[in-house]
Amino acid sequence: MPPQPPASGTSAPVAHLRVQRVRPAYRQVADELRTQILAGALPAGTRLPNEAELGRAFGVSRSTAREALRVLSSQHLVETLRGVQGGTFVSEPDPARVVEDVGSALGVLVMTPRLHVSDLLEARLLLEPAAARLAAQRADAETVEAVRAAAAAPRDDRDPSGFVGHLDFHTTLLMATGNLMLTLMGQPVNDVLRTRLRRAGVEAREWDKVDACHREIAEHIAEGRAGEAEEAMRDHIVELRRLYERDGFWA
Amino acid sequence: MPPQPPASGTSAPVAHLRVQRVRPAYRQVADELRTQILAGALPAGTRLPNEAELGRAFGVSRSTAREALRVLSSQHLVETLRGVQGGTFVSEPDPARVVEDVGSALGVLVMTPRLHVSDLLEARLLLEPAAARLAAQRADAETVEAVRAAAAAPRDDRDPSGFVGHLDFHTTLLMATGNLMLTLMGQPVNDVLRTRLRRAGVEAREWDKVDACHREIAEHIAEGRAGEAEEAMRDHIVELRRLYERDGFWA
DNA sequence: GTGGGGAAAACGTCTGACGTTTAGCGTCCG
DNA sequence: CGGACGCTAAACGTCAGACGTTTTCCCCAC
Repeated sequence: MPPQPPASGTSAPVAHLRVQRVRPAYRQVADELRTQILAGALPAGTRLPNEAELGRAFGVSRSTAREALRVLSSQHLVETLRGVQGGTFVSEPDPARVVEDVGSALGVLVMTPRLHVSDLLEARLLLEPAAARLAAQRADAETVEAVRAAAAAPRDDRDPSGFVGHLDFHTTLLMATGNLMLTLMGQPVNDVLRTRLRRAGVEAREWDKVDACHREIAEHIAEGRAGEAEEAMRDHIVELRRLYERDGFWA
Repeated sequence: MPPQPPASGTSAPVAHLRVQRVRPAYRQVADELRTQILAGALPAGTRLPNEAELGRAFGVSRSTAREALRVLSSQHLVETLRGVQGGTFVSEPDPARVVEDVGSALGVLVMTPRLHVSDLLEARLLLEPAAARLAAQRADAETVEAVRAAAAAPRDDRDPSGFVGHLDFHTTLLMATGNLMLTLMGQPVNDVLRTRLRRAGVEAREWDKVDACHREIAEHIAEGRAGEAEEAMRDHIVELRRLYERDGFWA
């Protein structure tokens, strides 16, 4: 909310209701298109009319139509290509994009007093052990191999997620549950935590310990030992929390 | 991704990498401003220069600056007001906005084969019992009263979340944990589920049962019986899952 | 057959103008 | 003296038209 006007003279009755008298045209157009996309009337891949035609269709100018498209495109509902055969297309839903957006939003919230890093750590403590259990119960051979690979992958000190195809262990584990929702909830948290921990003074010896934990958990999962996997992951997260609390909190 | 051009003649090598040669100016401006906002250089409430000046500052026209602002505003990073004393202001981070956005994104994903309603139900089964436990451990008198009120609130058949101040029981419970992150993860799931269940044929007798569960859980929380609260919530969610599986899945 | 050079379609950007909203202030009348 | 009315100015909202840029496709020359 924008800054309240400095409480000028007259007592504002209850709450400064700042209603928007009329929604701007670009907003109306964007809302209408969004509704149609969400309702499935415009399936992914559909090519919208070009900007000039779109404007005519809604009775607005091309500039206004363009602003509406910018809104939708920044919400990843459409994307725009240039050149002949270019145009605006309805996007395929993309979980990775959602993870990114949520992570970004969390990054903003975590700077406020409303959301504390300890809240993220608590959520993680709730999520990841359960994920480890599910992964142990469900992972097929290929998934097990991916988890093992992630646990064994060499750690790059400077740039996390450096090599192509090298995913973070925790990310891999969330995906190994086969439940995309768990990834969607857990991954943004991990991303924020990793960002905050970056270049906190953590010694190599401690990273070795972390890697050992990862390998142990991976083995539990490979052998289908759900209970042990869950317990080991809980210990691991608790240990990590200690690290974060020491170095990362107000970094 | 836009529809692949229909595999014309030549075999595309590995993956149709559609790189963006140059990022449009409006995108560069938006990215630059976003960076500054996220870095804290432009605290919430800051008033940006007017559109014309902003354009001059970046060496672009006012239209381009406007498109950049539309991008940021649709991401809830800024908001614009009209009139004298109007302008573009850096937004206060708003958890409710985040919940909305995530819910909307989930609504899209849940239409794909990647994310199934059963995944949401599983995530909920993981989250809410734990939330009930935490609430029982932590809730102060005021919070307990809110939870009781939410459990006792009359159910409006037609419009859920009808009365002002009447929040859904599950929402209230998530907030009662005192951990905003749990609300951020759980609430969008609940929103999507509620949307899908709407006007599925659920009988009044079943709703009565649901309400009874809610009251029981509320009492456990009021009395600080963490284990019982968790267990009761688990049973409740399992029961609800049966409801969803019967009526809501492909509604 | 093959390579290169238009041509065309669509987005990207600019310019300038005018409409619309809203807070604030001055004026006028009671 | 005070309050209501109405004007003004700042900023966003919208429009119209023009031109540049990117990219694909196709035709033509070699």
